[in-house]
Amino acid sequence: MEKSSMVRRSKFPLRKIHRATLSEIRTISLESAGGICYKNPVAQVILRNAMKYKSSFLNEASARGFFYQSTNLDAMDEFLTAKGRLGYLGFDVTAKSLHVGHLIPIFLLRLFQKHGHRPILLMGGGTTKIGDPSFKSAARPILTDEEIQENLQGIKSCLRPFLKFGDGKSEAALVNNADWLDRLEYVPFLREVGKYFSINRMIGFDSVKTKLTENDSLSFLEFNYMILQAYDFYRLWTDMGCRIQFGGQDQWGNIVCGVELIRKKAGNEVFGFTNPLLITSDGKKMGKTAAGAVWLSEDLLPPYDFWQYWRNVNDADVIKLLYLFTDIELEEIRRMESVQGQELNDLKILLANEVTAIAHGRDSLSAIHQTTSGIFGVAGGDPSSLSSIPRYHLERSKAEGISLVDILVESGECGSRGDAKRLLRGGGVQVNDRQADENYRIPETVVAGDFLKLSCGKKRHLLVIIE
RNA sequence: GGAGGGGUGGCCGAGCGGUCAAUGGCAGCAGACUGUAAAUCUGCCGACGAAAGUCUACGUAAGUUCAAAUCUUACCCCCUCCA
Repeated sequence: MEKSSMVRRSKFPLRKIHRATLSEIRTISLESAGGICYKNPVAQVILRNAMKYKSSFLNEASARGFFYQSTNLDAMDEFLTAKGRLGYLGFDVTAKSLHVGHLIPIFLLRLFQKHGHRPILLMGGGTTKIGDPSFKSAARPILTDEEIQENLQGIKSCLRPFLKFGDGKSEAALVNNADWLDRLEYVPFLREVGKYFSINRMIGFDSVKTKLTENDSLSFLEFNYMILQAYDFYRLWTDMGCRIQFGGQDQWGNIVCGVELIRKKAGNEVFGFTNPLLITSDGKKMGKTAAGAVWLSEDLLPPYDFWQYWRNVNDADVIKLLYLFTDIELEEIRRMESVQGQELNDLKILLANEVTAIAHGRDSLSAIHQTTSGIFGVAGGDPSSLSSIPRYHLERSKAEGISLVDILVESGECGSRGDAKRLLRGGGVQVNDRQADENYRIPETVVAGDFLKLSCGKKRHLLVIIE
């Protein structure tokens, strides 16, 4: 099945699809998305080499793997040959930080800016009150205004390292759709905008269809999300002259709605551009780990852990991620593609360094490197270099006779005493790189100022400081 | 409003009076092997307890029973069909 779709694709070049006129817009199924962009080497080549555009932005965006599908590609390409174009991307404000899953569109906008265009970041202060139902199995919880405000601030600060904000021609702008959505009046809105939407068409969108066929409920509230997102595009076009909307491939239906609304209502052509969803080579959504999402905010995830996330990506993903999330030149990455086996570790370090430098500043790297070599380098490395791992302070007087179980629980490394005991019994705990058991007691010889390196498995570490 | 189906541990999904802290799968944790990768294999995977064991859990609340996730009743929520 994989194979046949591969053949079919190559006979039916992607360009054809993208060249389709608006009325012929068609979605590519979700399964084939992974195929086209990552798993299928033939398609990968098509994406990287076969596409040559007039605009430098599209050339680089597609070469790096940001391009999934678009409306009228030729016209958009032509449009982008001039500098200073506006393109927007909407964010839900359901959490107070963005995570690694948001990085594709963020880096896409970064590229947009690099090529002299102006990214607009649309905060969904209004639409978050509704919740995007696309492909989601459960309805979003409805947030209060205060929560939304708080999230909005958090997201803003997440974005700052990636883009240059300001009023210049290619400087990013930030807008909030609550500014217009909150003021909408129902009947006038229905008359001016609602009449352009066909329910027949809307229920045909994959995003809606999956909800309907899987017997999930789709409330009228959620159903309207699409219409409001389309209206956002309309507003940004009339108010600012924005003619491109970016988004993940799951946003395709919503984006097309906006493109169509503007065409029907104003007779003008605007463009939609989607990026592929980021799937790791083992088929998981990027950015989800045991501990939860890989947050961009330093408050939720220390730069050290952020770095480690990239350091530990799958072999098969390294090159792809270098293209997407670093500023390293295309040619240079192309030369790295042949690297195999253990040497990939060097590329992972390069990847981790570059992404972390962008997200947290290059200054953050030296402490991370010190800690890393302290933990993973020569055994018995100087623990004072372990500046980036969590600390647990223990008074000398209490140190006597305290069990590891207590330390593990109190420091938060383990969720319960049982959890800590299981870990110990499984041989997963080391003190100063030596396996410890349940009977371990802190040696009587320790004095204030000493420290112990407590490890849970190979990757979770805690510095116990005696005071 | 009527008829039917359903709500089980992070998720999926068995169980349908005692042998159920609840089969199985996924996810997760640890160990082995490695390269801080993947794959594979092994162990663990509610809380407390050194252990025996105790407690808390199968939508909520009452009840029947020596005994309930399993039966009864009421309520809440979800889905389907009809009006």
